[in-house]
Amino acid sequence: MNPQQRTSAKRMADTQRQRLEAREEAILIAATRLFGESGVDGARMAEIAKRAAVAEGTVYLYYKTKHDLLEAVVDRFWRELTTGARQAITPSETVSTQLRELATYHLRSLIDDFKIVDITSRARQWHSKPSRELPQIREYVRVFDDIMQRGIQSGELEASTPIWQIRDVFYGTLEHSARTLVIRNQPIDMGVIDNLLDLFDQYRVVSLNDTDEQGSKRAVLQALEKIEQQVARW
Amino acid sequence: MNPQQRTSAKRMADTQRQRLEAREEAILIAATRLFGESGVDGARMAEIAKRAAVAEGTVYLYYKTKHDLLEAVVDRFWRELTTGARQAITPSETVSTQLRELATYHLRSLIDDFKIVDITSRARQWHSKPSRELPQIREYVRVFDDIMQRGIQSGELEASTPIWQIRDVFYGTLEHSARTLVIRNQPIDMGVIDNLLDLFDQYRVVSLNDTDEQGSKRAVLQALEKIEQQVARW
Amino acid sequence: MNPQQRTSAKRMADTQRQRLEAREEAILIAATRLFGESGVDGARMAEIAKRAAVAEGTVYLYYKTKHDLLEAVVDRFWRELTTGARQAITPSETVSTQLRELATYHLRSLIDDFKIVDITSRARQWHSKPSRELPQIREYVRVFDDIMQRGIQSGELEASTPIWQIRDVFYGTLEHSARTLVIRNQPIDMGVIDNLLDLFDQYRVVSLNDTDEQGSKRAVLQALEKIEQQVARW
Amino acid sequence: MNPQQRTSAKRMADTQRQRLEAREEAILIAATRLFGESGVDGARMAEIAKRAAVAEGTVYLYYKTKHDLLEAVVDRFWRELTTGARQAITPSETVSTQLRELATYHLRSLIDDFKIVDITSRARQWHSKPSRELPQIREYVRVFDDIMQRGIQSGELEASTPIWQIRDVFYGTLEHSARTLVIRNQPIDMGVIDNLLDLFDQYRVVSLNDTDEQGSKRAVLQALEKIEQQVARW
DNA sequence: GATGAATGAGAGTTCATTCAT
DNA sequence: CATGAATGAACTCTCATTCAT
Repeated sequence: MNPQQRTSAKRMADTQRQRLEAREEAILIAATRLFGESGVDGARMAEIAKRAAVAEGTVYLYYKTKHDLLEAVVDRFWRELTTGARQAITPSETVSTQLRELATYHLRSLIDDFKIVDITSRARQWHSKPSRELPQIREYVRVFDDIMQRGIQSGELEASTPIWQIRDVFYGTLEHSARTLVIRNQPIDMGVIDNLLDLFDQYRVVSLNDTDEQGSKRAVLQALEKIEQQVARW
Repeated sequence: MNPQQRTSAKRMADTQRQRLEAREEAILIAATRLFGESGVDGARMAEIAKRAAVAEGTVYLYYKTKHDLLEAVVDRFWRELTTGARQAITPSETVSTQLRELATYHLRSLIDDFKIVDITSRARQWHSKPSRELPQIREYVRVFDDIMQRGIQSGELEASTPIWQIRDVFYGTLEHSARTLVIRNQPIDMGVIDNLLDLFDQYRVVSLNDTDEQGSKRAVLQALEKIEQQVARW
Repeated sequence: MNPQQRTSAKRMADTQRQRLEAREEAILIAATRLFGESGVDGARMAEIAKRAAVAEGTVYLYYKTKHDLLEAVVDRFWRELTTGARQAITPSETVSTQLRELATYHLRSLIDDFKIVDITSRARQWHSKPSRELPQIREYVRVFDDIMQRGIQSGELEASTPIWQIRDVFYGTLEHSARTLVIRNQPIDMGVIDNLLDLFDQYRVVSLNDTDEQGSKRAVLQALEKIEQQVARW
Repeated sequence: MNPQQRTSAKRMADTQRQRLEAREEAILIAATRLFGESGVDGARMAEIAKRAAVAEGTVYLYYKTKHDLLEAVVDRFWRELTTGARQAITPSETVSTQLRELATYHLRSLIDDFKIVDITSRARQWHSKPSRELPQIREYVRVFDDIMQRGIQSGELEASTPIWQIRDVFYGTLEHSARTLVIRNQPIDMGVIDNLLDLFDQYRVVSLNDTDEQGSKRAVLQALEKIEQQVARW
């Protein structure tokens, strides 16, 4: 076999592999959509195959069972969410800004695909087996943790900030808000994020040196004004 | 027909009705448990009937379809949650205390039956129909809204408090925390509630007249101390 | 409830049970036929149900899986074969006569349903599990053993007769003959049985007192004649 | 084209053909084993291909369908059995010895591969078609017939010996014994063969000239002794 | 009203066979 | 010739729902 042929063969192998990956992707996308639309049990394998433009049996070449497919769908979703989140934040910015970026990205993603959250909990439990934590989700919440820890290290946040409790507030609020918005068929509302971030201000260390000097001063003044008012009632 | 007979007939009718209600209750309880254990699709009507100690066909005398049964289960759950919540709070107490009572009750209930939340979202959607808001849940969140509004009216809370946004924070955080605790098989953690309520302090109007005077003073002093520290860095 | 009603209810219960047994019987018969016609794997549950005039799901009320049904078919076949065999033989007759009766019955049964033998070996092995002896067949071969043992006890057969080896000859020959006859689509041939029983004559004790005196004498004379011929060649 | 090239081409063609035959052989062997292990329907073409170290599609280059492969397997088995049987017997020996040789060979082969018998009957019937006699088996039983006919021609056996009925006894007994031994997981038992051949003694012509003179005399004496005993009971 | 046997549409999955490479 | 990914018909089994008793 001469180099020419080898190259040709190699290119064909690449084409082949690309075709396989494209098919796998198509199946995954079709499954994600249909799971979202009809729920896991409501989605029929035949319909997934049809949407992915493959035969029914082909799906089983890539995923041994429906449950395997479900796990792949969930895995892919959270993996892509993690990738997207890391791209959405600007590490050089303040914690506040990064959290706003993350919150915006998260809320927008959930509104687009909020059913995946229900599906995720379906994937955690299959046939009465005990629930278990999914590693992809652990990876995803780490995006939040990283922002917070960088904030503590840079002195932007108080060292005593209870990260993992705030994390529940952060994700819990966004999920709940997303669900509310979707159910009411309302557009994304940044007010939710503003409000959420305001709550976190108390953990912020006010500093003249940070880039948000004006904000810090304003916060101090607001706090003083509030105290004045309250003391006035004494 | 003499009075004696009528009374007898009436008593029998009452007994009869009670039997019917007892049966309906048994079916509902059995369904709630099994839906929680196996999921809605995983739960078989035959098993529900068996646990309720009735025949399979009997279930259909009370609920026309499995979906009807599901709706009844969800309805009952949130109705009882509402009743329980109203009993759990003490309207004469401060907002803070009431929220703590509600949060504790809510978290405990979710940990016991957190799967009902997933089931609820399953009930919202049946056969690709669009999601819709369930009236029982509207009723339940009103418990929170009422506490907040009473707080505003009593001057305990600032009038500008964005109730419905805080509501998302409140329920969202508790739901998320409950899920985390259940998945990790951990016991209930009051720290979650402490942290959550701390976040809401900023909406609190400090007053010498309320029953939590000491707390108010302490809050003011803490705030001042914090400001001092930060000003010291200038 | 008065006796009249109880009787009525009891009779209804009996009717009900009879209907159930009739259905079970119908399914078993349909399965036996179709297994015979198409083989175990070739037979579709839908077709069995159709022939038994029940719905597909009904079959599964009586037999949990296709394998269960197969076992029931095999069990029934050998059970009925045993019953029929015991009825076919006349214990008061000579061993020779009883064996002839049994052989005739066996050969006739096998020709009618000889495929059940193949099916039986299919039932012995399911999904690569090791073969095992079926108790019903053990019971069936006991019919032969009993005849032989009674023959030994009555002095009709020599005590040293190797029963279990002859048993293999007896059943093996009949099975093989049945298969040959069926494959060639030939009618039952009693010559097979005559020849088989002749082979067993050597185990017979000749007695003046038994009912087959003439036969005994003839056997002796035949043996002597044969010896004469052979000695004549010396 | 010069001779050199032709030779080379021819040698390559031979190598090529050998490769093809080796492949065909490998497929056949793999199929035989798997059919034996899992049954015809239980054996998957993919597994056969895997064991034969060829691709799935390759099998279909040699055998158009699974049924074709089955027929080839059965054909090969009986052909090789016939070859082996003819090699196992010593035509110059007495009928008795030759039958012992054949019986031993047959029993041993069946114990090794007794499932092929079931498979054979599966091959006879495909999709409800009527059974038919396989020519390879006809060829195989001819080994027995030949021994017997040579025995008659040499005067060793009585001319009236009903060969085809004895044949059923011979093969039927051995098959049945083999199955019994395999099911009970017992080793080969020569007693089965001894007993079987004893039965055939009655067809033997006693001769002073054959190599088994002592045995003949003994047989006559035994027969006389037996007659004496029986006559003594008169 | 209560029962539970019966129903049958429909699900997930398998695998002999095909065919583009 | 050889490959193995792709096919899709056909299978067994499930279970919400019905209905005769």
